[in-house]
Amino acid sequence: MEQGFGSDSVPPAGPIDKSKVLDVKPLRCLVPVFPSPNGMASGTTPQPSPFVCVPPSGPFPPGVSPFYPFLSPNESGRSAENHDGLGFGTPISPVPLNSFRTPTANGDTGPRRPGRPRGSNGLAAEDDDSQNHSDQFGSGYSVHANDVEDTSTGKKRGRPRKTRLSQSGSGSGSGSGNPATPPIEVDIDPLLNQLLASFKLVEIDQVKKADGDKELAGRILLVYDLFRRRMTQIEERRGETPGSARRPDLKGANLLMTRGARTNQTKRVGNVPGVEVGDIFFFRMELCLVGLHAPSMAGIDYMSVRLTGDEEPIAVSIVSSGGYDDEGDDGDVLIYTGQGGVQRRDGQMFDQKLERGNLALEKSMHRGNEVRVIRGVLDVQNGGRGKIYIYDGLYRVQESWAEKSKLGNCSIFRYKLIRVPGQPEAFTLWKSVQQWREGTVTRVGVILPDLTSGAESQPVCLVNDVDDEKGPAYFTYIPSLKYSKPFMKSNPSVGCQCLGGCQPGGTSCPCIQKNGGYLPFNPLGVLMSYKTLVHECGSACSCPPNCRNRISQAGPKARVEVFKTKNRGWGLRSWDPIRGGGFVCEYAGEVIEESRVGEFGNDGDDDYIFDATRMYEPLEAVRDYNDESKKVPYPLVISAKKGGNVARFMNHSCSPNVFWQLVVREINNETFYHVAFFAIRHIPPMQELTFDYGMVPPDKADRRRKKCLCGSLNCRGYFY
DNA sequence: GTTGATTCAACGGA
DNA sequence: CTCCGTTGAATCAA
Repeated sequence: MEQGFGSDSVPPAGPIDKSKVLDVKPLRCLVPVFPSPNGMASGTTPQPSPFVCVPPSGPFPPGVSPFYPFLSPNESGRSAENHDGLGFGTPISPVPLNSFRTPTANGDTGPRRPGRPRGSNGLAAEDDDSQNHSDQFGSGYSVHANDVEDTSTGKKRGRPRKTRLSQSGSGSGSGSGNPATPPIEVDIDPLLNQLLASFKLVEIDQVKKADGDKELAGRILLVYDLFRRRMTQIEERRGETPGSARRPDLKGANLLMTRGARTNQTKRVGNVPGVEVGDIFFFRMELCLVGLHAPSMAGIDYMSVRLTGDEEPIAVSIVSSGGYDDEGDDGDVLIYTGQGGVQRRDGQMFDQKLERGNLALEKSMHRGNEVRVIRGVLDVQNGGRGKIYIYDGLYRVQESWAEKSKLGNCSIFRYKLIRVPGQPEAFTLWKSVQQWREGTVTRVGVILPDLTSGAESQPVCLVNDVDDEKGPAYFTYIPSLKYSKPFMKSNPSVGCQCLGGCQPGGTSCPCIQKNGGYLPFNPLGVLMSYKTLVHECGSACSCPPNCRNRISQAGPKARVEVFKTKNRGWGLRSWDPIRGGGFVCEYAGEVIEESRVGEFGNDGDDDYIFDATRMYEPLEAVRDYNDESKKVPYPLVISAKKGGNVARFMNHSCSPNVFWQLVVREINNETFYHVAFFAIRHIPPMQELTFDYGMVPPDKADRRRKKCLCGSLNCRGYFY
């Protein structure tokens, strides 16, 4: 098998003798074992290194026992909140939702999702709104947002709201290339209901709504992101948008908020429970949902406080994102411009007034209270369109003054804010990454500038700023999955003719049809929703390599690096921020035939196994609720011990930030399955990337296992 | 309670 | 690629 990797192999000699540098005991998710009197390490061979690979397969200490939260009905209800920060421990109804309506106008036969018996959608009938939707033709979403709960009366009113995406009735608008697109009416309410129910966000009690925690904030942000992505995908499929902008970001957040799926609603000075310094956001509404910054557009958030009888406003948070001419490149200092002074309509300018946010900042300066600062930066991966918001922690207003604006010569207020010392790095880290990329500063601990030897389109740094270890054990870098033989011959299937790349709304594109009528990815490479199987374009397709339906075959999009962790061997992290659903990499390696799985996974000494047959809860939690096909675990087992890509360095965590998705591609009429990793949530730069290695079935629980060091509150205690 | 004004969005299109 | 116009939603203040 080794020969198969020859062409890609790292040469044993070079400027650096990698065969020596890399010839170190592999340390992937290892247990640090120190000499101990209680004999915990008695079964292991003594090693000169303090770190050795120990499968703690022996008898467990008292109190530690294996548990399978999603297999044991007795246990499953004990405390859903305890499982993991994202509620993946929550059992999910396997019943998917039929949220589609049959085309209502013209009676034409538009694109339909294959494999779906029409007319037998008993599921939709379970929904009380399955009737009387014919009047909902209009422009875009029809939101019937009725009250969720009137807190004063405590009773609910009205029927459940209906929210639809419906194509406008403009029959003339057939300018795009899909004239046959029928009216698509999608009721997204069931989708939202399902999401809210799955993540236990249906009835958030008033206490939690007022003051949250990390676990709740994480669930809310996750549901928002999943819902928003799905709405975007549905929106896209509608084809042309007759009105102009649709705003799934606003609509989605509004729906969550009116249903009470929000937290930290009470304004406060200082940090907000559940949001950590360095956390990133991609929409202003995300800041609202978790109570970090309440206004949907305004830059200054403030509240009234009573000070010796008088009530006065003080600022609690500000967003600095380029709307005004701020100066904040110094890192820990920010010169912030007051609000107002420009007429948004016509751009006319006038003097700013000492009122609202400006007055609040002034008062905050005198009072000396902490002010949260969110810094917005342009999303370079998105071509400068869109912004990323970084929570940069607490600042204090040091001084303020008025000056004349460059444009219009109007009076504006300025506030100098100083960052409170002792907080984790956030915005300055972004600046450091930028300098690494430019090469203007040298990083400490760099062992190799590119461990892939050019095999990937971007270099992958190997760094150790923790100890003296010079690198992981020798392996061959291969960027993709190697099959010794194809898993199956498929019937020749048609490729697409999308010369410019597959585009949403292209009803004639067979690749879109294979994916249930939707393109699975957005232009940024974001997986719009988890699916049992994603069909990417293959060799029979006419689309170019940068087609948006070829995401996982294009290699990592973010610039990742392999680094030495403090206590878990080598790990993987990214210089770039990765948004929720964003593609990370595929799992490269050697496909292990089923008959040989045992020798690798069970008795063998292979720490680099990926096993799709294990049980993975996160996949259920983020799955596509419209995907009605049965989830059939594909028996794909991969070893990356001898050869692999960056994915082999991803550690296990019981609260992971990455999940995997099965992807299929057809090359020369042969079917190949791949495993692609995507971000569960937004991941700030330099945060370790982890996924859940999965649970082995109880009958195979005698596999060797390792003590888990993920450190999450919901840690299972071990992994395989 | 309602309404209007204010506001460092987020798009798509030109 | 930058500019421009359109459509927005939370909150506050009246």
